[in-house]
Amino acid sequence: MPRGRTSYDEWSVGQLAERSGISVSALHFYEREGLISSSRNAGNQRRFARHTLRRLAFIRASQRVGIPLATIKEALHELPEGRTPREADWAVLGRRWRTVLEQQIEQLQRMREDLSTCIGCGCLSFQRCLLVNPDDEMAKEGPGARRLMPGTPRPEREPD
Amino acid sequence: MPRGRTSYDEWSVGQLAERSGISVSALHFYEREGLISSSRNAGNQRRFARHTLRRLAFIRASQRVGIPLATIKEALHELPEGRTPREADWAVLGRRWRTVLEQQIEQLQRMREDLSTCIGCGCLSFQRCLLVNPDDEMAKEGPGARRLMPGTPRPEREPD
DNA sequence: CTCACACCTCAACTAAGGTTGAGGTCAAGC
DNA sequence: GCTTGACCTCAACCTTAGTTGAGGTGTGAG
Repeated sequence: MPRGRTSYDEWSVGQLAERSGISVSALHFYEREGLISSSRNAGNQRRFARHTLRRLAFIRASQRVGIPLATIKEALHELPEGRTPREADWAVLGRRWRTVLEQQIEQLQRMREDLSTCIGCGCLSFQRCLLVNPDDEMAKEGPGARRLMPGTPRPEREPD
Repeated sequence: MPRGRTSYDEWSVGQLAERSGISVSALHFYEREGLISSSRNAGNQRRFARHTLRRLAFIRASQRVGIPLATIKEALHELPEGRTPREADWAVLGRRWRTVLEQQIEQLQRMREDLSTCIGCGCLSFQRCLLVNPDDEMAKEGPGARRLMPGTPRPEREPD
């Protein structure tokens, strides 16, 4: 039983949930987070424009690529404000995700190599293992490993 | 200034943090979670066996592969209890992670393909997009896609 | 008119992987 | 003998991506 007050171009949150397969609570959440928007009818109920479905498709697809919502939001805010986005607008974002995906693939492939010469052989060396010690600060200050992780500036004396 | 009470084989949590680059709070956390263990000295301070460093190397390397701590913990519990693990013991686990990595790479490569024919071209179609609609329930009961996500039961019409 | 169901808001809870802070102990150095 | 620094515990907080529940409103059908 459609609640009847919705037209071809205005969907209730329940209808949008039904059509997108995304839960009502997630749609509320996406609106709160600024990924989608809605107007309200006389009874304060949300009414979504039909093109919202396309945004949701983009959100879901992006999440599957591993993009965090905050980044998806930024990308969506690059879409034109005044008009409904065209295929070309979406394609720009799609190419960006493709680049991200390719970098991820390359990183995993490098890790697969590292794994072969690291845990794979059982050595698990702090000096040599690229997985454990990506920076490879090996042998800089006498014997013993220094750091496991990249980007940590100093031994972080933990002022505990 | 090493606090002096530690021997070659027994490290304080601070020394372990220093050598591994893992924060003291994370080491506490790993111990609480059962990934590493320690004994205590007379003053109730933790003393870690030297081989703990190797477990930490394994933990860090596994995390970089994307394995959750709970799974890493299970793997660590498969190591022999009585003796210090040998290279061969670690290698067994390493081969398992390699399989995981390869599956991840394959999945990302599939997604890259899907992206090319989906957002990449700008269509973002709920009917055709494998990223948006991985199950592809397309054309089962008349025109239109059914669901965005897997596992949700009812079909729906798709006027976009 | 009443029922039921869709909708509303707001707060609290979930999971993972920790971090931060309060309050207290222990041992070394001056 | 006091201070300092490393250590201890426990509880609360952080982020991400939402879910769950309480309590209240709206609306179409019978």
